[in-house]
Amino acid sequence: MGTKPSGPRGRPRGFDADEALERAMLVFWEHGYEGASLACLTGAMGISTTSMYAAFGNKQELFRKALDRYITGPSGYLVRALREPTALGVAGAILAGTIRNTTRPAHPHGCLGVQAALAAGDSGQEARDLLIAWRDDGNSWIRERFQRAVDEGDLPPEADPGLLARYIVTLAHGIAVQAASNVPRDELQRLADAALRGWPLS
Amino acid sequence: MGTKPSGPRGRPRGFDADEALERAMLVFWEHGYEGASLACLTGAMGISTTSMYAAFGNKQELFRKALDRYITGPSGYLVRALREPTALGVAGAILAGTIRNTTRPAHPHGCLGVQAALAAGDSGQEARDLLIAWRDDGNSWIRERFQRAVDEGDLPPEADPGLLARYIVTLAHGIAVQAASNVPRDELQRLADAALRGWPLS
DNA sequence: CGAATTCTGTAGCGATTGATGCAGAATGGA
DNA sequence: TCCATTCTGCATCAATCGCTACAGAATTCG
Repeated sequence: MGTKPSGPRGRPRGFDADEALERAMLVFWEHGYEGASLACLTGAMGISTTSMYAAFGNKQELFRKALDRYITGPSGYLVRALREPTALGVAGAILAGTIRNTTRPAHPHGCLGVQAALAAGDSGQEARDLLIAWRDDGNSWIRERFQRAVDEGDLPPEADPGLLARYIVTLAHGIAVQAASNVPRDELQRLADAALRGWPLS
Repeated sequence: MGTKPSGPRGRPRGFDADEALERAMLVFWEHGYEGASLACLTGAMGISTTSMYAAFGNKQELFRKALDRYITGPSGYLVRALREPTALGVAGAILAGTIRNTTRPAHPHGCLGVQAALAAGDSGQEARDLLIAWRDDGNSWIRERFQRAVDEGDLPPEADPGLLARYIVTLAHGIAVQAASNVPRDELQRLADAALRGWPLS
């Protein structure tokens, strides 16, 4: 008595929602939440405003979904980096991933999570708070990973996981700003290597 | 035969241009270039749009002048820090100044130079380029100061002034992002202290 | 005084903002 | 076939955007 696999009723979509969301993400990445107008977004997505509202709700929800896509896509290196076996490996992978992600030739420079809504007007406050929460999550995950490293003896017992996490996050966000200023990738990688030379901050 | 000290002709201004510019700077600082609407700006400045245009030109020129005021005012710690006697003193003063400036209780959190136009739409590209140029200037000044330190023997001859400058600038910009995320001042200061513990990056 | 000059307030400009109403087109189910 | 459902394109909405025209108010100069 299985339910019949009835297909979706009504007229089917004339576009690929996944690809449209990818394009929207890139626009938000490059121009920020408020800097990305509906006309700019729908133009890049290749659909009309009506289709966008039908498929994604409104601009804020579109941004939310674009951010989700960014987190699991271009920024997916973060959770992967947390699975590195050592704290130093985690730190190095985070910085290397940040540099790769923020200086991709075919992508906007910088990090969507940093530059899409650092400061905003009234309409962008929700997006700004969303990004603040995500950045805070990132710091917490790294801190907890470093705490585990202390518990496991990978980091010395006197190491401060919160301090080390804040150090890595600060470097990553700083790197994102440098990348948005068009600082070349190799210079950033040299910086990251040097910044981890004294790990774990004596 | 001195020229007569003729006062300004015409109706005098009904407001203090300096204080109005200060208010505008704070609005740009908090909301960014595009996020600061004319209504928001003139409201905070306490003048009408007509008076703003008569006194400052247009929104872009107002931003330029507000940025000048920011550079010599709240961000004046930078050039002062460059006059510290040692490279380590310079680095510490820059980070401490950044932390103080980006976490002032009565001011917007973060750094205007970082968050006012990291990403922008069409109308904000000029402001974005202006800030990129200023951030690049800051890096150059610090690099030259560290080069001098190498020449004077304050830094070891094998030290890389460009790398050290990029390290400090990256930390400062990262700190600005943390401050915009409401990370408390004392945590940032502990981070700065730790980040300079291995100076000059072994 | 009158003339010239400069600033202020109101009112409004054209353009763009995010968001919708509506009719028609395209599908599945009965 | 006919209906219900869903998507699309066109036109448009009210609000806000940055900006300005215009007339009057306030000053200096002659």
